[in-house]
Amino acid sequence: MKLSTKGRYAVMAMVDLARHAQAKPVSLSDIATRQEISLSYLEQLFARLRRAGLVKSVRGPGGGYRLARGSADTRVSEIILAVDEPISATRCTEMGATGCRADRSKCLTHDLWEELGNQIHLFLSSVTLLDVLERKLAPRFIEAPAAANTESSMAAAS
Amino acid sequence: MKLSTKGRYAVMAMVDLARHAQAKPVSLSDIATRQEISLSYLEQLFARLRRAGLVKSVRGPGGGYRLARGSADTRVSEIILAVDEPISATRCTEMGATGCRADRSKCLTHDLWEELGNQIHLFLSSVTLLDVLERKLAPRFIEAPAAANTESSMAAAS
DNA sequence: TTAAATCCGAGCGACGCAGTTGGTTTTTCC
DNA sequence: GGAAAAACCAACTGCGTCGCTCGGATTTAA
Repeated sequence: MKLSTKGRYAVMAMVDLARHAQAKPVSLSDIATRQEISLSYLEQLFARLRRAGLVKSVRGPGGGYRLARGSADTRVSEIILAVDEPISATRCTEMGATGCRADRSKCLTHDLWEELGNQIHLFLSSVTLLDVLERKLAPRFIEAPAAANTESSMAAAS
Repeated sequence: MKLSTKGRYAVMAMVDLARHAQAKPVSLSDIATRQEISLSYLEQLFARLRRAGLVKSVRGPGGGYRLARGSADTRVSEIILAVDEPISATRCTEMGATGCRADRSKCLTHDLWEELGNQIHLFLSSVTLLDVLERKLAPRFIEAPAAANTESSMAAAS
């Protein structure tokens, strides 16, 4: 899960689209002026969003874009995954884990990045466009009472 | 909280340092060969880590680096914050929030990114170098029973 | 037929990343 | 004292991505 401003732009645009969704589709030039994003850049983002099945397009004058599903069924994680490059997997991260697990000393941090990716995905896929619109950013994750992690507790872990 | 491979390299090196910590300091060339990272690149990373007070250096032959604090007192979040550029705050994100809150329609996603940053920081600051070494990646975050977030629940939120 | 819109591809300037080069300083050991 | 091992330091480079522009083409409502 890559986190760049590119994904942010896409989410901003999609939230704008969800907000102004009515009978008529929403044109990119409207979104561009409202969100202050370059129109051509938006076109590129929406090309990816369309290919990912998140939006549907209506061509011709009066046309524009519509959410393919409802705003309550479109998750932020999907948007970011759609527009971001799948990251180059520079060393061992994210790939099949095999070929990295072999030499454990070299890749002690593998589990860490994997778990971090899980956390991010978990959070972003728990938020829908509707949630953002209605500002329901659920504090859905609760910190367990384990305050000091200097030692002790939770020793065995598979 | 930026997430690049740069931060990953730094954490890999720091974990390696913590793992091989003994009476003598650990030289960067040792870490470089073990982790397959360019020596000069490591030097640049450790220059930042030293400035951030995470490691201490010993010059001269037989010298190298030591953790400034213990491995149980060095958090992954600190390492990443030390080496990564503070990101250019391209539009509204991360800066003082003022000047963005003004026009709410433009920055509906502000809260989202802020909360995401919180989640990431919370996770990474809950993991110490010792945790990584001992593979205690505490599942410290528990998903609340809120399964379907299509609607309902948790309406009022300030 | 005009014009509004989506579509498409090529290219561009800037910036950070990962690494290289070529040093200098400090310090240990012979 | 000299050699060598290490940390230090600065500049530069190749590369990829980002955000964006330009110049179109296709579709379609009015």
